[in-house]
Amino acid sequence: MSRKILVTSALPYANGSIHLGHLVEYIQTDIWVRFQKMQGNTVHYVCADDTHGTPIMLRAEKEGITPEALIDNVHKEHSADFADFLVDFDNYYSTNALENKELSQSIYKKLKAAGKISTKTIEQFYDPLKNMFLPDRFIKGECPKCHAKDQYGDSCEVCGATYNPTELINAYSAVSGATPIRKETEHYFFKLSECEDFLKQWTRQGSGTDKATLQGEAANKMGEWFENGLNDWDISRDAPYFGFEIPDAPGKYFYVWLDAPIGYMASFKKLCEMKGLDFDEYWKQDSTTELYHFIGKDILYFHALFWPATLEYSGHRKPTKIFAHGFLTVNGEKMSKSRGTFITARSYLDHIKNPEYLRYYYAAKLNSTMEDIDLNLEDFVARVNSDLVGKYINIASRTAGFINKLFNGEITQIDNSPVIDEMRRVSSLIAESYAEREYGKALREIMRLADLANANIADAAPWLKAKQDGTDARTSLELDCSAAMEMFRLLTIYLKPVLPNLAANIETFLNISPLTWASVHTPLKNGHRINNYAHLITRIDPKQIEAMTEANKENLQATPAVAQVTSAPVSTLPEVEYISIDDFTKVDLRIAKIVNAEHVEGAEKLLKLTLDIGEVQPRQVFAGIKSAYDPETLKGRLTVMVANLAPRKMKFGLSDGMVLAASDERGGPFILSPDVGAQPGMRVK
RNA sequence: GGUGAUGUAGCUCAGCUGGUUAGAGCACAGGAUUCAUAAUCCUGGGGUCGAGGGUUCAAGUCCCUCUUUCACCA
Repeated sequence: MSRKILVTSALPYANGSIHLGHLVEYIQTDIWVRFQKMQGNTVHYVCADDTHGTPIMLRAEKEGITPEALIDNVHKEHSADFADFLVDFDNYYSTNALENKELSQSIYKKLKAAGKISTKTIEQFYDPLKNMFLPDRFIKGECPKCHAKDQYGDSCEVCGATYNPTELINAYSAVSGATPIRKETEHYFFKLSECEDFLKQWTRQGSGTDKATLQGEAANKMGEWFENGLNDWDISRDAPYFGFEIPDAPGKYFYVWLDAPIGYMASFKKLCEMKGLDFDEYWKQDSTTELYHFIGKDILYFHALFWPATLEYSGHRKPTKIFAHGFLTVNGEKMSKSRGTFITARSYLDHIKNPEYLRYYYAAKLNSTMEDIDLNLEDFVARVNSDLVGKYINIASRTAGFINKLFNGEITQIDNSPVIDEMRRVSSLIAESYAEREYGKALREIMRLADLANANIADAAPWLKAKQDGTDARTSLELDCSAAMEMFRLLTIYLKPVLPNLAANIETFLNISPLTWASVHTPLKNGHRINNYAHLITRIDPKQIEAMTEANKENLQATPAVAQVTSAPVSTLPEVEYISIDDFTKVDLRIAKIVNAEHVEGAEKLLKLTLDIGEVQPRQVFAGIKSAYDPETLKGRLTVMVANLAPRKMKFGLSDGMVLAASDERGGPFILSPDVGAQPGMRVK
């Protein structure tokens, strides 16, 4: 029976770009959703921008636009980022939507009717110039412990001390610079203290079984909070505030964290309108559908306490489970702007292009715990290149040619391959790992299978059979390669949740309809015709990583560095003799692929290069770069050559062109590299 | 400071309720192979499992102390 499942990822705040840290969660969720859909379950995956609060309001003001315009821009940016990372929401909405306003207000009214709302007069910091109350983050001053200047109101970034804003020395408003004053105001509270019994029960529900609402570690964390006792939750903020006004409370707005999770419902409500689904079936008290929230461990508090309590006392169903994950570190450390490891989604796409590499790497690292995961950039390159290109894609790459060339692209169905049997046998094991969010475990198993496939091919040695005569060898070759295709197909099923685009390309190559999990049992049949094999993915060049981190390095000395450059006197350059554009175009510069590089016997400085610039015959060029380059490292690289230099006969042979390289007394020679995307034969102009 | 998690080969990680000489991938070394984008296959070196103490016939696995890193403290 098909399950009905509603899945959410946490709502990203509409105050900044999506970065690689955010993507851990969206990729984790998307893989799970795609997996569940492949299982034949009915799954709805919704999310939205979290758009309310003081930071949004102030930023919009700073940019001279309305908050609505700001969140609209950000929504477009976020949507594009997610789409490009193949995060396939069924609806990506905004918390600043009519549905959310109505739901927030109606839930509030129900909480009030249930007696869970109270009011209390509290004292808060107030900016007398801006005429607004200030969140702690917007109060700065001197740290009371170490006396570092300009620290935030909650903690010191220098010594790590935590304190109250009242303890700051010479506090000032980060908004206007004014000295904040203390001012009384009435706030609305959700009486969380009265929800303790319910929450204790809910957070421990099914504890230790596969029905547990929370992971074990998360439940422990809850226990800690219960020990401290639950305080009532302040859910109101005073105008001016960008958000929803509280019914019958003029000038009072819902705190952003009240309407944010309700945004899950609102996004789904919109989806229901679009698709004709039954909203209440998913949210009513006794719903039999499943509801899962993927979140970061930092917002467990909101999702495991406030949110279920809010749902409970407003007459809704509670989440089936909360899935919390850890944070991302890059190269073992917190993401850092100065190290260039604070990488935005867009920057990754600009440099690495292929989102599926990151999806694969994250999947390889993800498990069901709240442990942090590390993006080690060297490991990332090694792992993706080796696992995806070297192992997995290689299976098709090394065998498809035979089928196309020798057998007209036709497959023979394989019924008696131990390797294929093994691959089918572990299907449920892999499925279980995906379902439990043990993606690392799933991928380890899948790569084990890929190893089996390659060993199997090595054992069969089809390239030997291709050279033999006779029908026996031919038949055997056909079976070997068909088996390899079936193995490749099975691996593609298993990897599809992680690599949806690649899987779609492979479906086209194999000429089959979209794979589901059930496709495990429908092998390629006799006479099935596959298409010609074309390269499916390329390796990552470590240089792309380098370029990416360089581009993300926030140069802390940016201003002086720029000043130095601009102040460098141009007159120190030698008197130039200008050439016309026509003179320049006489030089035919081409992107060249170094297909071969080797030492030249008897030559002290030269390497012999074979360069592909898209011509029928590759060029032979001698280059004086032996002192700086090992020929092995040059092979496969792209560089730039002068293609129309008159051929010159040298002692060691004809040199048909010239490779460009830079050098002076500071070092060299350094050959040139084009940016990613350049192809052999492209003209440089 | 308190609490929760974490520390296993150069790198990234597996090691279930304690049970044979601690595993994998990558990297490295040697060999094989040339179908494949130098990819693949075989073999090998490499770890006092953060440190110390304890329980046990037996501990990476349980307990205590210390320590590393991360997070949370509303």
